[in-house]
Amino acid sequence: MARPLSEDKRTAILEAATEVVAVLGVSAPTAKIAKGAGVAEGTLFTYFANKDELLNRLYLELKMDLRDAMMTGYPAGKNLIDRNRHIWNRFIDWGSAHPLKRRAMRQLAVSDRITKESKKLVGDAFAEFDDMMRECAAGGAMRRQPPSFVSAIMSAIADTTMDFIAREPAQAKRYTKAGFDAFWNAVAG
Amino acid sequence: MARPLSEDKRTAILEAATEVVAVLGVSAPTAKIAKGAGVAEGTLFTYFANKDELLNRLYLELKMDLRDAMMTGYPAGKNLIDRNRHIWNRFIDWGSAHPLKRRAMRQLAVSDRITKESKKLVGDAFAEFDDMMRECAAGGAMRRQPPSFVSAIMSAIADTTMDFIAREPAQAKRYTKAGFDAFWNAVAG
DNA sequence: CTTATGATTGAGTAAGCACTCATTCTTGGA
DNA sequence: TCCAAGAATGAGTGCTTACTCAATCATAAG
Repeated sequence: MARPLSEDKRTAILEAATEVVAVLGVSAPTAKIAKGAGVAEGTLFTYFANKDELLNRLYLELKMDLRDAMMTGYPAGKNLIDRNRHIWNRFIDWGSAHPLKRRAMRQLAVSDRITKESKKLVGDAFAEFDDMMRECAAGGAMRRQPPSFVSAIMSAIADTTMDFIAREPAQAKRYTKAGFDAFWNAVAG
Repeated sequence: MARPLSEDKRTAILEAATEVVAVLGVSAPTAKIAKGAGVAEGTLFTYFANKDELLNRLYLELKMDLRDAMMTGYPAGKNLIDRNRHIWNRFIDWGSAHPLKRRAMRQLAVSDRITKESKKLVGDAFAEFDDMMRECAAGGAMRRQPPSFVSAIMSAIADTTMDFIAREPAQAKRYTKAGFDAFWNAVAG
């Protein structure tokens, strides 16, 4: 009966937040986010109750975006190393293609404004990767460690790899391969 | 001819800053840091020209503290893997023993307030580790990667290991060993 | 077309921030 | 003992911030 909320505005706000948070950190002013999204400052607060809710939503959206990117084209039928290589390549490609998303995600991850609930939701969404890691580690040195430890190590090595690719884009191919080898040796070796 | 600056106050400010930054991030108010150090707010600014200088100094002190911890008792005469295990164990022990220092360091590392100069100073101070990594990687899959990449991977795996130890202190021994194995397989394997 | 609903706006508000500065101590040297 | 230099203090200052709200405008239902 009244003007409906616009999904476009909502995503515009989240996209603007990605950029501003990537550059200025979580202390980025809501005024700049609103301006970046092309809406008035008050509008931001009709889509998100407060800044914390916006940051938590953004964190979730970014993580889900990454998750989807990692899963598109997943070669379910192939063998273990090929499936892992696929996940790895998608991960690295996503980070290289979206440096601002990655920066924003990092800022959010270390801030104290992301709730335990948000982190749990993300953990659940990535649970299937833990299963894959269990399989990877089954015969290697990580045999007796929890899968979450193994996948955290994968993330850590991937993050490092993306940092180096960001600094030396010309070496992207080489670092992508070297990072995967490091991961594979660490986990399955 | 006047009251001298007190080294005790300077370190008290840095220690208070460690705690407050660890908990509140780099946006921690100088008022709280001063209060934690037991000095007036104005005093903080006679020891550090402004907040950015304080944060950069803190970053340097924390990194040097870590560096010293990693090097104490270094077994220069022993073989490669034992020397690396020593470094690794010292690294993990330092992180486990000083969770606030680690948290503060992380907050500072991802903030945009640490200058390129500070990061370069740290890089230089850790240069000897890169030499060690060159040696480690000489025969492994990382043979053709820059030593800084190898040592960044070590840092990343160590960080992950410390995160898990912080969550499950009872498993510290197991994670410390598993983390080292992962690193050694990744780099030298 | 009319109208009730509620989305949109941006100036306004109160709180919080880094940093200042007049004043009050402490100190080492004469 | 006395004094000049300058460290220590904390209320004050100007700026930034998250969030509000009265007014305006766009929409869907009748």
